[in-house]
Amino acid sequence: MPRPPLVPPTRSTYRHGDLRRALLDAGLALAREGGPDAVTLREATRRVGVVPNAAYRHFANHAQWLQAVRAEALAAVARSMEDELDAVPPPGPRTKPRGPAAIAHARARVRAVGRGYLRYAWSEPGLFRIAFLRPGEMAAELDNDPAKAGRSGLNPFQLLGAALDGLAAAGVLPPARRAQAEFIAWSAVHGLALLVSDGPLKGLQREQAQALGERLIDMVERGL
Amino acid sequence: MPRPPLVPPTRSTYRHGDLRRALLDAGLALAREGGPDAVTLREATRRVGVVPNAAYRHFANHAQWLQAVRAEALAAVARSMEDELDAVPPPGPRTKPRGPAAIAHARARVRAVGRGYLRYAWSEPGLFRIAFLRPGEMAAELDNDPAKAGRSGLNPFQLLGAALDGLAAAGVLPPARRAQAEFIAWSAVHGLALLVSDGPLKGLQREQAQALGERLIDMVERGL
DNA sequence: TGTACATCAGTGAACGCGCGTTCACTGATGTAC
DNA sequence: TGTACATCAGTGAACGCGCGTTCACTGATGTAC
Repeated sequence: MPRPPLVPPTRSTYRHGDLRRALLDAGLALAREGGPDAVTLREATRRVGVVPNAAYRHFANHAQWLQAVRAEALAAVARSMEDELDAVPPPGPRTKPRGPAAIAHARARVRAVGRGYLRYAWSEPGLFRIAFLRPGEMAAELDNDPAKAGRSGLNPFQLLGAALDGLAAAGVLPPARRAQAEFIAWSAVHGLALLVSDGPLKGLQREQAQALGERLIDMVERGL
Repeated sequence: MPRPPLVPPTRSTYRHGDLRRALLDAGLALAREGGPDAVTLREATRRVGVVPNAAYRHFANHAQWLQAVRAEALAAVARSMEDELDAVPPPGPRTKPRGPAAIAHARARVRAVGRGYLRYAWSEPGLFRIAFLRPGEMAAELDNDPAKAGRSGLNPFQLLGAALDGLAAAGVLPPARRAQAEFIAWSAVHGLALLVSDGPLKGLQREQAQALGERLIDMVERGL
């Protein structure tokens, strides 16, 4: 495939300005378009209009750059989840902590978390895949790196945990079942995210996929 | 990393004998050891002790070879599921079609299917990953290619479908919920398979992973 | 049963590609006096 | 306010690597007579 005619490196200044930022953006764009394999330093520098080795002023090597790109993708997942959480109407001021309204609210938050995750996976499959790349380089998904967090300062895994805590606080999720519940819930939603975004269910209509998503979330809620 | 000292191509005959088969085996070995990225034609021919282009007598190109390797990996998944199915005690000869024993049996079969899938994903993560490779090349997971099937002639997806049919026949799964149920169940199990085999839960002890697996399958059964 | 010949599986050499990465450099920027 | 100089971001050229793939070849096998 012939390389598309690139915009020539239109840059009046010798210095770039913010090459680091530009390389991260280029990395995200590459992931969006072609998934993890497309995220190469050479193509990123090409797009930014800079010589390949210029990247080494800002990143020690390819792996470190990739890591930074992944962190941003992960933060975007978190933001998508937060968007859904924000759409959940807050509980009334006098809601009893374990009353039906509190329970409904906690449930709605868990659903929102799952929905936000799925929404991101389907609207940005390439970025989603790079966010959850194979773990040779992944090490800890669960650390506290702020680069992986959304507006709330929590990363996707922590957002799920918080939602489940809410369910436990409302008395719906008995403590014995609370333990490790994030792994169970995460698994279910993650699987569907992959099958539809990048797997055998790729062809599915958006609507059908969403319906499947709601059914799956139902199952998680009921089954947890 | 220096290439390990390969066994020199010990081959007395000029012809190889069954190069096609040997290349498939080498591909499977490469996937087992290094996952999808490690599955290269050059390394496979190197291992088999043959010149790189010899492969082109048996496969049109890299993609076609990879496809064949994937089909075999998929068949191995199916066999793992069948192994678990075989371990389910058959129902007594006079079991009523919708009686409690039939229900228990149908349930056990669904569980076995999930367990076999998880077992394979954890014992052979590299092969599992290549079996469910990204779908640019994947096209139809759900086709009837016998190369993807196990002893029963069914591929993993079809095995799951059959188990769910059994659940429906026993009257546990109402028809409205039977539709698309394979996607829901598959998602849940697939997600856990990935998270534990190759994802952030990789570090988990085998025992803990199995316990999670059982909990997840519980959830699916209850939630479907 | 023996020989001529067609078939075809594997060889040998080479190609072009894109990648990550290193080296010595040069031009722009900002700071000290 | 002006100049000398250190800093450092980007340049230019090149490296070695492993990959898939092509080409013309040669040696072994099996079939027709």
